[in-house]
Amino acid sequence: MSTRKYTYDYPHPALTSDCVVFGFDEGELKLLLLQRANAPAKGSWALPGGCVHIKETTEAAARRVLEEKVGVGKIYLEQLYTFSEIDRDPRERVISVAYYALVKLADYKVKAGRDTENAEWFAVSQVPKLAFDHNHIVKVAIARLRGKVRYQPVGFELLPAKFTLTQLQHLYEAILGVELDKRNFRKKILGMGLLTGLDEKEKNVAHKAARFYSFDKKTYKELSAKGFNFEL
Amino acid sequence: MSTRKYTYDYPHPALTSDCVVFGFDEGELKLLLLQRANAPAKGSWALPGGCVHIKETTEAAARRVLEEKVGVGKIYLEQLYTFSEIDRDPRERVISVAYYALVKLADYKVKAGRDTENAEWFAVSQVPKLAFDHNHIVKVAIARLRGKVRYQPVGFELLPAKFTLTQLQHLYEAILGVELDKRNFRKKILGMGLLTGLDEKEKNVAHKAARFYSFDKKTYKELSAKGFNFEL
DNA sequence: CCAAAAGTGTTCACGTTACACCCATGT
DNA sequence: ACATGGGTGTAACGTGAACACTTTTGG
Repeated sequence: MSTRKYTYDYPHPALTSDCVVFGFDEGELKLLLLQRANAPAKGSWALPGGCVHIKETTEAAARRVLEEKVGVGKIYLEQLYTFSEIDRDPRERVISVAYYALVKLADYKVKAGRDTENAEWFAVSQVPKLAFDHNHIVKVAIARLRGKVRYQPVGFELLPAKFTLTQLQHLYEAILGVELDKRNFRKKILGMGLLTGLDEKEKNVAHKAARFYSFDKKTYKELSAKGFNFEL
Repeated sequence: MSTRKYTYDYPHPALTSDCVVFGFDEGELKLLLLQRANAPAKGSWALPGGCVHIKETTEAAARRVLEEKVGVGKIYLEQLYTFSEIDRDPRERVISVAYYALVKLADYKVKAGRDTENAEWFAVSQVPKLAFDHNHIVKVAIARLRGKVRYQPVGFELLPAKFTLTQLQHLYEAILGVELDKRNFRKKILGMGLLTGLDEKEKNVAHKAARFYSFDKKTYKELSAKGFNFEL
């Protein structure tokens, strides 16, 4: 046990980190689920998660879990919320500090599921019944992502380094659940000056090849230091 | 100890709830601090907080702490962030699920400090050096409140049930740290149709008496169910 | 009558929205 | 040649910003 001193000598709840891992593929927002190999809820789908070690921050635990179970490292990760309902885990009192991650799905498509647990990407509209309170966590994560994406340039974390404006627009449409006007979208996003047009185009498409762009993170940091606010 | 079964048989970090309690008074945004009566950091100012009991959610713990130490009940409370840096408490590993509270300061002014600990309201611009990582928590809370106040009608939680438009404007100015135009502010806030003008005015003021208004929560809920979004 | 804050409209600039056609490429 | 998505500009509209004077009240 940990050393118990001073005022904190009473039973502590267990602590875990669970992750909602978002990806974007085929015009759909997806998230990564694992099929549980052990009791409880053996066989049902659940969020990747694991216990927080005694010498580890909750974020470090989340990153470790993602590397161990999913094989993704160095990704965008942000704390979502801490879930502490008494009966959220049937075994004992377990509090979960949930994170959400944004991954460039194309990069990780192959690696997922390397562990003993079965891994699969589900469209957010087709998430099955999950173990514990994980459906609730997913709901909170989606709501958060919806809010975030409108005033922070996090969408780019879900796309490859080089992307077309149509891909970007579809991403926003999938997350926000609305249709956007092509010309207005381009005007606005290009007007911010955060995208660098590349001298490279799509290949092997049965229509006019679209230009690739990349997100200019450096410029964004400079601008936001000067009070610039990304929006929609 | 709690029953340890299945996979979670390892030392658990201790868990506390800390609260950043905001109030508004004399045109300033304030927060409530307690002077610690015990080691560690005895004598220094800190956020109200305490341990999460084994049969209690973190939010329930926060509410309990606020009632016990500050004597405030039934207030606006929202989870802020979970702080889990390894060395944030010198005693042992303690993870804190922080909340922020908004109180109608006028109602609680007298009660604060009823416990053995010394309690005081500090203007956010004059917060002293606090115990543990509490200065950091306060920073995060202020940033969150700034963001929240612009697109959710939480400002009303800081004002009495009846308030003048000037009070409301000063509140926004204090939180956002900007000056607002009186006419534009009134136009916008009244245009939302969320304020009910009362047949009551200020008394004993050495100038034209201002009309009181109240926030119409019911209408707000109806409108936001229909897709209305409060903004600025 | 003076000081102090309440209350009230209009104009102008800018940003948002709505909208349709031609172009490049692979089959 | 045709199907598919890429790429582009303008006009109407509405929202946000700037701005000054009269009114009420207590001292």
